[in-house]
Amino acid sequence: MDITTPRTRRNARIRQAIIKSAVEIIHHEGVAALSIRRIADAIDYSPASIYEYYANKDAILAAVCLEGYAKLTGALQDYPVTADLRVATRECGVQYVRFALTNPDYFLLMFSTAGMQPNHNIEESLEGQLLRSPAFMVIHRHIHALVEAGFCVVTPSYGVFQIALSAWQMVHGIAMLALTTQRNGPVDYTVIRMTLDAWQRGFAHTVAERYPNESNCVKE
Amino acid sequence: MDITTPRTRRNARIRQAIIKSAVEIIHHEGVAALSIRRIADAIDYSPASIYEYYANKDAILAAVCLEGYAKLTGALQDYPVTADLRVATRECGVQYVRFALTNPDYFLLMFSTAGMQPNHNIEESLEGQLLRSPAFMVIHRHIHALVEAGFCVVTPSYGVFQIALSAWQMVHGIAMLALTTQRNGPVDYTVIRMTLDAWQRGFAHTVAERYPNESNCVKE
DNA sequence: TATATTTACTGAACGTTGTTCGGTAATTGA
DNA sequence: TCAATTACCGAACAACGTTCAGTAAATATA
Repeated sequence: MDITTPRTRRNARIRQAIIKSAVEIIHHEGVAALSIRRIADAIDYSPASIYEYYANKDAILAAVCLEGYAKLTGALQDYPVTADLRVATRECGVQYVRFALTNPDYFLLMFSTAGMQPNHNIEESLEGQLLRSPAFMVIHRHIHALVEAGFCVVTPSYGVFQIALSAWQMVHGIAMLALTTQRNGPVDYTVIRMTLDAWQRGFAHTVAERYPNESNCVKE
Repeated sequence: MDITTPRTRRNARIRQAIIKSAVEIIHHEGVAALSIRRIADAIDYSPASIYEYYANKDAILAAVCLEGYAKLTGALQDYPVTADLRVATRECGVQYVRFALTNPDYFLLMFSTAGMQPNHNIEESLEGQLLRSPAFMVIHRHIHALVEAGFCVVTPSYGVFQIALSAWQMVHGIAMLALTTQRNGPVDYTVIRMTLDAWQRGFAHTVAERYPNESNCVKE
């Protein structure tokens, strides 16, 4: 039996139209200008009808974010294969920052509100969730290749996953600060590349607890 | 002539009460629960009266953020003087993350909305603005000490300011991702310390353009 | 001290928001 | 063809930020 009945297809098309117009409103007028009535206007429906397709506004925003994660994943891979693995990894990070600066409202929506991350299964482990996140896996594969090639050194307590998470944290910090505190200033990609090179250099040797005597001097 | 007339003092006290109740509402019920009417209720005024003291809600949020920056600055310095400059710098970063995790709604308000940063003079240079930011200067002084002691190497194009900015970006990324995507997961400060140690190691040697031939292979 | 003027404060209202609900039109399955 | 389900809408609700005319209080002036 075919699940794609005419009704189902129509339903999917309208749901898609809702998300599409939401994305356009956010892109052209910012996330603050997005409202149910605005979307309803754009797709020639009444505001009440929107609730036939999405439970509430948050559900729409969550769907918009899902599209954003897919776009981000694509952007991270939008770089030609390079001989030097370190350059490829670094340029992946540059792409992350570039995506954020190209879609500021989009990016801030995805990573500002605490309530709309994909797969927020409170039970599953963080590692398991991230390893099923396509965007994170792009980073993860880069780090894995670096480790394989000997450019990164892993330890039992700090493996590929931790290094990949650290890479994400680094580029995410660059992107977020550029969009908020430093939103007016110019963005120098040369400086960003130097920063990412320095980051890589930090993982070129063993990640050990360098100062074991003072490592736990502050109680958690 | 004394500017603190009774009227002025009363005015300041009420302004302070508005901000105080706003902070409490945010802390206990989240930033979404904050409204003018809610504040007015808390301090026994009518909603309209609030506008006698603050132009609008954004002005109140900006004032709340200003307090947040001061608290953050204090938190960054809340660590005993240590013999090892590298430990001191790292623990300053740990304090940054700890502040974010202790005051999640506060921190997200300060660094999520693009519109409420202090001193957002669109004319002044980014460096000039940051060098007048007390919180950033705490980081800056740590990096300066590291450079003086020879633990960090600067170059003409990547000086103390750039390294300090990179440090901020690193801890900011850790904090933001912990508050959004990884908000459900546990936070391991040992892993964070290893990450910050690796970051420091990256700046222990000259920050040069390691791959000059491929550095500009993507057009900006 | 009595009066004029500025300030402090409020109730009521406006426009907008997300959301719900009863009722009607359209589509579907028998 | 007809009953049942679905799609859609108008109207309304509560809550929001904000404004404004009007009143009470505090201050400055005489």
